[in-house]
Amino acid sequence: MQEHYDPRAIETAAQTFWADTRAYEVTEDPSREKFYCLSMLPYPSGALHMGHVRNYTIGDVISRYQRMQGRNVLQPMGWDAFGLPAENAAIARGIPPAKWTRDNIDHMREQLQAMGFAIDWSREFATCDPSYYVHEQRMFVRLFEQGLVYRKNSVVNWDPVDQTVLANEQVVDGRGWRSGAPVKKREIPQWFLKITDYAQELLDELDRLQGWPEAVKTMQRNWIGRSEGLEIRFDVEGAHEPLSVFTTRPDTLMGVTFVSIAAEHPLAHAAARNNPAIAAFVEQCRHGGVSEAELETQEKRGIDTGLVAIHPVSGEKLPIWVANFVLMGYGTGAVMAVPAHDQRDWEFATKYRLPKKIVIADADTADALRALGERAAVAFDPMSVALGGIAPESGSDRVGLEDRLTAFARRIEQESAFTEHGMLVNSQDFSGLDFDGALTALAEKLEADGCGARTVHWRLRDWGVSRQRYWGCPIPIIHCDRCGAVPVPEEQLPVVLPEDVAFSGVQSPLKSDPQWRNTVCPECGEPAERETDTFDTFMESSWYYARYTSPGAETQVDARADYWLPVDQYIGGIEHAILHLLYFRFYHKLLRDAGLLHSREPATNLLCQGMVVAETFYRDSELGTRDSGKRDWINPSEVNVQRNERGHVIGATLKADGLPVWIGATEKMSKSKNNGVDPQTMIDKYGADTVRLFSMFAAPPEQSLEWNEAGVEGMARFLRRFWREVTTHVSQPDHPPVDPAALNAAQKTLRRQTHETIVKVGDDIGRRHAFNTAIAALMELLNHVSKFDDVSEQGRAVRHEALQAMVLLLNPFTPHASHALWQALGHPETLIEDQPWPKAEREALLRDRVTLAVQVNGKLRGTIELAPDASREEAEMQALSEPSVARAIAGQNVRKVIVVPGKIVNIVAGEGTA
RNA sequence: GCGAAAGUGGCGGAACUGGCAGACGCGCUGGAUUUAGGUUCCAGUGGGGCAACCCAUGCGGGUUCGAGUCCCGCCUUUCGCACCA
Repeated sequence: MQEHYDPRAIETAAQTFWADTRAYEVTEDPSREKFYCLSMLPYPSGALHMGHVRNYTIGDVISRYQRMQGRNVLQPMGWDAFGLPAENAAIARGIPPAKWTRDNIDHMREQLQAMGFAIDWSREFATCDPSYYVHEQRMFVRLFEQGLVYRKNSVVNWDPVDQTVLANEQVVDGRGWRSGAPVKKREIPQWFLKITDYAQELLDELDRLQGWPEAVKTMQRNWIGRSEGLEIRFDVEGAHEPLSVFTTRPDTLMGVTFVSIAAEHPLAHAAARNNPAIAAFVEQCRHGGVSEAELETQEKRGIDTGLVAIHPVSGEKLPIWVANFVLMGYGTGAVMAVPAHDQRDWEFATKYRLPKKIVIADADTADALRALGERAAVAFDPMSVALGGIAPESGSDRVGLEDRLTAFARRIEQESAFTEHGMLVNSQDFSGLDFDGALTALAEKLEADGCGARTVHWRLRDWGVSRQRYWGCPIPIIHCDRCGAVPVPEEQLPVVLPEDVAFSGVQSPLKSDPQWRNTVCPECGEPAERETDTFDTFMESSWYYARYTSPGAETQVDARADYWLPVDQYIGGIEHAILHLLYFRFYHKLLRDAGLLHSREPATNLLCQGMVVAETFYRDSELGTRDSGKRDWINPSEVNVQRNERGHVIGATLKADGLPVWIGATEKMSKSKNNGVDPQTMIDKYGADTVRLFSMFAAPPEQSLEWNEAGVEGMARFLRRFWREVTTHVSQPDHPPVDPAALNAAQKTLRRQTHETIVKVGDDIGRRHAFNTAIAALMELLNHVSKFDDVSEQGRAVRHEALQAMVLLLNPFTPHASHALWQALGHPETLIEDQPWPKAEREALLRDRVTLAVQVNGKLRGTIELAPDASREEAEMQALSEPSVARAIAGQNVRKVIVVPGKIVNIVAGEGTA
């Protein structure tokens, strides 16, 4: 074998072997347990980035580990090929999006292969293949026929200069990213999928997803946002239609002092018609983008419409305000405002000097009212602290009680709303009730009066799938003047996206291509037009996992899907915690309800990996004409970092000129900060195994990973040492098998360390996904092996056992090196995943002595060594006789001794006795 | 604004169920080997005192024999917010 570790040669050899033997192509085999390991498919942006490397290495480690457990492992790969960047690239370089995308795919496939991932490439596809998206179009047509698809107006970002719809990403500080023009909201008709029909199931099944991170499930629960409450109708003076609001706090109903509506609400439009000020305000609300973050962070503003709503219980007249923070897309587009008990209403009311009416008392106020007697709680009006006519039951502390009431009222008037549940006050017949009592009583009254009902409300909105873009899957609809929107008949699918187009970026080539657009209505045969919008790319990424199981199937998936699904391990970025993962779960249920699948959920275990970050370096732009704070970002590879004699970083210089550069924050790798590290450069320099090893070692998978080239060197060093250790070992004469009875103490120790490592690495990979500590354990074992210089027969036997275990345990991380070293250890060239995972022997794990820490009053004072089966009394006695312990307790009484077997002895000493 | 996470040596991180804080790696210091080396090997490395010991896991409280870990309150950073993928 090679004496020196030469990654290039061994990686090429291993990859050739895998390709020649089609090592990772799999088929369904009901006699074997399957394992479907899936990483989120990449967007083909041009080249692999470190986020991909990390994601796919995690998947590959798990796949290879599971295969070594004897499972039938499927690890597929494909391309999320539609999307906005292809259009941007097309504009910038004049290449059609399809060509740009396919060239990128070819390049990135090679890069993935160079990383040595155990992928079944026979199942590969790109989502821009008509043979893929035809099934998506068929599904859409089916859903249309089932009534799960509908069309309605919704708001988009409109660039008035470029005359185009902008994605939220393309709106920067309220302006179009290319034109720089202020963005406006615009309503256009769009297609929606009724995901809300599945809201309850999507919520309920989260409880069953034991293998998903709690954080993701919590975020999904909050996103779905089930809330129970009342829908309450307020009559509007002079209007035919009542104004509907939803509230989860019906107990505060008697504290409503006005009603807020969204600027897009029909009543707002009505009010704007005869009032220029309102019209101007509504028009102003159209400025800016549509993202929720933008809407929620803008300054709260409003205007009185002059319209009047009638309180359904008290009959009071309430002003109706247009408020820019009420969202038309959420609920009814109107909310009842209770400034005393809702913080946002409180702020709005304070700003516009609208009244606050206290109707909920905190515990202290409720106590004070009870002390003042039954009637006080009912009649108490905290705003005026009107206690006139109420005689206190015990007169002496009346003033004190009144002070407490006043303090509560003042707090709400001046500081903030009281938003907790409490006792109802100042609420007519409902005073004195608690939240639940008020909910029941009000629901009954409003239902009886026909102006309200209990209802369940969802935060989740239906999925808008229309995009006004070219590079996407065409929505299979034909618009006919007579028949309306008609789905494209099954036999005419797919509606193929023309790929050979000139793309300017201003208008979709679909709109400007009459030949493609014009067709005939499938129902009446008259001339009609195709829908020119395309699908949201989440449509493609919501079901790709199922297609991998059924390559070439005539239908969307076939019977093979039930063998492989659900996915056993899904891996991807935490940024997908809500949207993608919710659509993914939803689509699975659509496939199930179409009878194509028979499982409830698409994936049983989910791992969300953190992002890859790196240091940033910069210089201030000299001669900058505008902002003096402008920075030129410098790639980490062009910089030398200086340290002092203690290893502290004291500065950095540019390699090119030796002059200083500034050190910025450690941030996510990005083009804008120029801190990206190219995986290809790393592979060329160190080899794929080293890159894989570092990306698994530097941080646990869920955390962010800081790319640091010195750390990569460390991994290369480890592999070189390991290589050398095996090389040296195999150059020695043959040895007999390990004879446990014949081992000396040092041999026993190394053997124990080997078997402890087997236990730890298996647990770390299989159960904990703590790849970093698995690798650390293997490094420790290598340190033990290199210190073990026993060349006797049993010494060589024990070393062989250690090295052989290491080759197998390292295989998921460094499959190329393990492939070569397995042969070096005397095995023929085989697929190492067909070797069984090493098993720890119980007897090899036994210890002669165990170490216990001894504390006095919780502070470490020494350690003691004991037989593993020593009694509590022995441990206590030995601890007390330890000199450092005796010193620490001198002059004090031992009051208590706590012994935790195998771990610790804590002596509680002090004055007094036990 | 709302929702979800994370804060431990000079750095990345370890400590899994409340039980010896800092495994492993990087960096740094000293030494050895080598014609040379951005090679390899050996030793040391949280801070203070340089001894006994004291201090230390974002900040402030609390529970406990014992807290990085549990509870309460703050601060900072990151992710998501429905047209980026």
